[in-house]
Amino acid sequence: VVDVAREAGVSIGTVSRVLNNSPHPVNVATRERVLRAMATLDFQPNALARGLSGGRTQTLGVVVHDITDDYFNQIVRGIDDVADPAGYLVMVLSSYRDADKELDYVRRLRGQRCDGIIFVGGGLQVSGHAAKVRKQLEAIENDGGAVVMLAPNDLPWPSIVPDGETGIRLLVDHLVSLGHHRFAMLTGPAHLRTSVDRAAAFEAAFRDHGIDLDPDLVISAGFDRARAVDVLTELAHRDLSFTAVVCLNDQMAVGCLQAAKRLGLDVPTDLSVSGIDDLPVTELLDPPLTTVRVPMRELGRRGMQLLLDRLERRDVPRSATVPCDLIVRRSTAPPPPDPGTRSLT
Amino acid sequence: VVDVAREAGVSIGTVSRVLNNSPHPVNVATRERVLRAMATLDFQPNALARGLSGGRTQTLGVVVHDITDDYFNQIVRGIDDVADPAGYLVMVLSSYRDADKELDYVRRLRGQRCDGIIFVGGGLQVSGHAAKVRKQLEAIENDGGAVVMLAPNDLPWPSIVPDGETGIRLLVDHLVSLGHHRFAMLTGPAHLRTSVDRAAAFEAAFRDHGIDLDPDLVISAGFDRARAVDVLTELAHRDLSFTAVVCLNDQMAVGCLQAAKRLGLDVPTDLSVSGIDDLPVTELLDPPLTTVRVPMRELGRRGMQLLLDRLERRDVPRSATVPCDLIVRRSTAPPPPDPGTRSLT
DNA sequence: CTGAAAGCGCTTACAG
DNA sequence: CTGAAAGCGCTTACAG
Repeated sequence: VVDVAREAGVSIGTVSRVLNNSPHPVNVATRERVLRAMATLDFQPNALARGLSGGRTQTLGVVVHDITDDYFNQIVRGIDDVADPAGYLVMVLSSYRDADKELDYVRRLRGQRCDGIIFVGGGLQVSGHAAKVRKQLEAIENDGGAVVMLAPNDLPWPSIVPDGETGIRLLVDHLVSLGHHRFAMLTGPAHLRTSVDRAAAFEAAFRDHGIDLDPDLVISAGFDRARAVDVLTELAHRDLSFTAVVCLNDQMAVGCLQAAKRLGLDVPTDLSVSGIDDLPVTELLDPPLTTVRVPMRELGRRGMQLLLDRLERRDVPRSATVPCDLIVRRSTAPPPPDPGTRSLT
Repeated sequence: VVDVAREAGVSIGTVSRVLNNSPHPVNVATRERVLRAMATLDFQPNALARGLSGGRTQTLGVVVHDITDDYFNQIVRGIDDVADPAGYLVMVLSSYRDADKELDYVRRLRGQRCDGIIFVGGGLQVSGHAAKVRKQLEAIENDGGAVVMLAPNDLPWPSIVPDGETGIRLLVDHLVSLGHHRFAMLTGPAHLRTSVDRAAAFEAAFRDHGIDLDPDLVISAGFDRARAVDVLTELAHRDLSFTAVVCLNDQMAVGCLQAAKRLGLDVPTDLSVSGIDDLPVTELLDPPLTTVRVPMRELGRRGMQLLLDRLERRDVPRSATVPCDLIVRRSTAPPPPDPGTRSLT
């Protein structure tokens, strides 16, 4: 600012006032001169200094599990959709589901004096972790930062989460009405809240149809495609009594499609496969995947809007959900008339 | 620091010295006391203040085209692989190929006083744009920031770029040796350097085999999957003389696979399809895609390493490349014996 | 409407 | 080895 002040022949206070469009009155001619000086010097204010002297940093922190995962980068895209016009720069941090790393990131975000934090990760059910993260986030709020959550977890901040339950119920209705009654289920990491919640929703929905899952047919594949290939292959060789496999995310469903192909099982004729999320890739597959659609980008947009509301101290609901629809594609069909005759290659 | 200083009963200067592991000597007992005080207070230094008072910000800016594009998020992952252990926080900005937006981001990154910038985007051949970006980046370097490039463009900074040419030559050899001699080519946006370079490499490789591309069979689909579906469909109805379509990126190749399926053309029996990049999705497709592999994550790692070298004022080469291999999967095969008999559904 | 001055939370010569 | 003090580039009461 000092250069600009000299160039325009005014004090640095005045420069700062026009820079910030401050409510403090500035003579229009003076303002003009300052603006011109800023343009000639291609002046770019030091964001650190601005942030330090009481102002906002116009900076946001977003904590996710994995930026290469379409689930998360679609959410980030949605956040971007509204953060960018609002003038915020976004810092995305991937914990890769490591609790220590996640905690460390939140701590550093505190040091960065971000105006706000969008917590999309979390749900890591590691003993003591939630409490530690909570302490850091509270410290951030005490320093004037706002925090919101975009995933189910045990933290007491305003949140928007996908309403997976309704979609899962629709999916189960769909499968049962096709005639399936013996299911396998592929779950995610045991310590992940998302996996636990989705599994519970499936179990409740099945129970409503008088179906109990056989514990032997409920197996974790860690939300991972490659592991799902192995898990389904191994399971099919051991016990092929099930006619549909429900996966708690799309990645694993993709793995099941691959495994079925290798096993010589036709999807959906011999086996129905379903996922959750509706990643962009699912409609490119053969067959396209029946899944529960989580509107990721929309979730991101709404989350950022919520953060904006909090930053501007508007009242916000403690929690809200975005609806998840059932998307029926071609990976589900009635079970084969005589499942016992299916054989593997 | 003032709280820590009080708690430990020392001056703030001393606190700062142990915080920074400064070369300035500190009595080991005093250091111990300070460390303990920091722990009890859960002290997190203000990064803005540190950055402002001459220190580094431990912050990096990465400019990409689109974070939801696997090409870019794999690169970001690679950057993360080495930036994180080195203690840098990464700010990823997506221009969505908008030159003004890209320029604005670079300008704001300047304001943030990032220690370094990794420019993965760019290559936007918009009149005057390169010069403006260059001016901003020069300003950043003048303020002590380091800049590196991870994509071909007209900017004079140390760079690492994929050596697409070699891979493309291998691909053309492969196709020609299968017996193809009439090709269609799907290109990207005309103003994108990446597209222009790849097209030139193909043309050179074809020429070496005495093949000239028919300009009517060279069409832009903007690097976009959905547009590739339309473009190939339209083209096939107009002129089905070609037996192989080479796409300048994988996204468009995926679109071609979809279009071929709808047109009733079997890939690879009726038509060979190839891409470039080797996105994670390509091996999940039906058929899996023959493509030129750009080692994206490796590119990110090497780029970040290069930046680290520059930050520590080591000598670095002005430019380097990462090799790109040909990955032959099942979307390419000899042309049909009598291409004229192929018909569309 | 304009300017001079204090202060944000650190780092780093400079004295001792 | 330790501390007091200047300074980083801004913002914002406070005077005028």
